Amino acid sequence: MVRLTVQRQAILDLINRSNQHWDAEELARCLGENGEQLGIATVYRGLAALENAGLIQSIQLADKKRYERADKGHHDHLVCIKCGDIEEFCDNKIESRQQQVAQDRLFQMTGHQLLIFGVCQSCSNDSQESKNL
Amino acid sequence: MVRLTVQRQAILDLINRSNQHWDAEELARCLGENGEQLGIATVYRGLAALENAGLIQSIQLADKKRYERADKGHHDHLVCIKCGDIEEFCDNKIESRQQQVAQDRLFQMTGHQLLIFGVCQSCSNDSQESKNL
DNA sequence: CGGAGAATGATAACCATTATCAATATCAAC
DNA sequence: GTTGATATTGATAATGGTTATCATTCTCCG
Ligand SMILES: [Mn+2]
Ligand SMILES: [Mn+2]
Ligand SMILES: [Zn+2]
Ligand SMILES: [Zn+2]
Repeated sequence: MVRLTVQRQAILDLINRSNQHWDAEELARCLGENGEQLGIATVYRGLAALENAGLIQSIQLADKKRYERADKGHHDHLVCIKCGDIEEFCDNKIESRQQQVAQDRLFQMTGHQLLIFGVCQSCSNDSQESKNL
Repeated sequence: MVRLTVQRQAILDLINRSNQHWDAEELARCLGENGEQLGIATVYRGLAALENAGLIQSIQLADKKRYERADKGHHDHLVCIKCGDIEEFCDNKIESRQQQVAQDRLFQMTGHQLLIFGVCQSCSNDSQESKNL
């Protein structure tokens, strides 16, 4: 059981009341702007503790870890290589095929992460416009 | 077109003649032990250049990037959380569902990475044995 | 040959994250 | 409420993978 200190509660509340994928820095900055200033180390530790407890979840991007609400349940992500935007999806066929792949190899799956990279709709509209100048 | 210098050729040869997922450090060390000593910055730059040219491919793990032969074509990975071992697989159903997911969202997919985490067969055997002491 | 441009290598810088450690906070038992 | 064991905080140092810098060297082409 996590000790829900005021600091951790502040982190959890902010994440729960938003729909973003936060990194530690952004979270610390946003909390600071709202009068809840906490040390960056505390943010990192709090995030780890909350994730351990299953109260939040995370995705590991190339450069940093990003945290989001856990109440949405598991899903995977589309990451725009132009603007960094992150969209979500969950495909049951993909999920079950993964189970199958692991089972076939006697591999005890504990988790997975699927990232789809590309250009989001709004970014591909933008580049279409600039072509038509 | 990549300039295939002796340093880059050495990197490429080592990767092509093995079946591992190398990180930059391992590669530099192994090359050094075989009389092909090159600066670590050169290794990083060489790997990036070779990957750009499509001569090698990589996977981004949480802590570091790992490189492997490109002639195996695209595939995804099972990563053992006990021993770090990396197994490979390719599932056409998963691949095509990904295309579909992206298409449905008007997301122009350029690539993806699927990592399945868990305990490999040999590690789960090991922990079974230790239970039977 | 001569010179523009690219690559190399030693090393500094970067940046996300973790470790350290003294100061506080928390909680249970008295 | 006081006390003490234990956990958390926060400032800051350290870590580790990777990139930037820059002087030197290589390569290619005219
Ligand atoms: Mn998400
Ligand atoms: Mn592979
Ligand atoms: Zn975008
Ligand atoms: Zn293993």
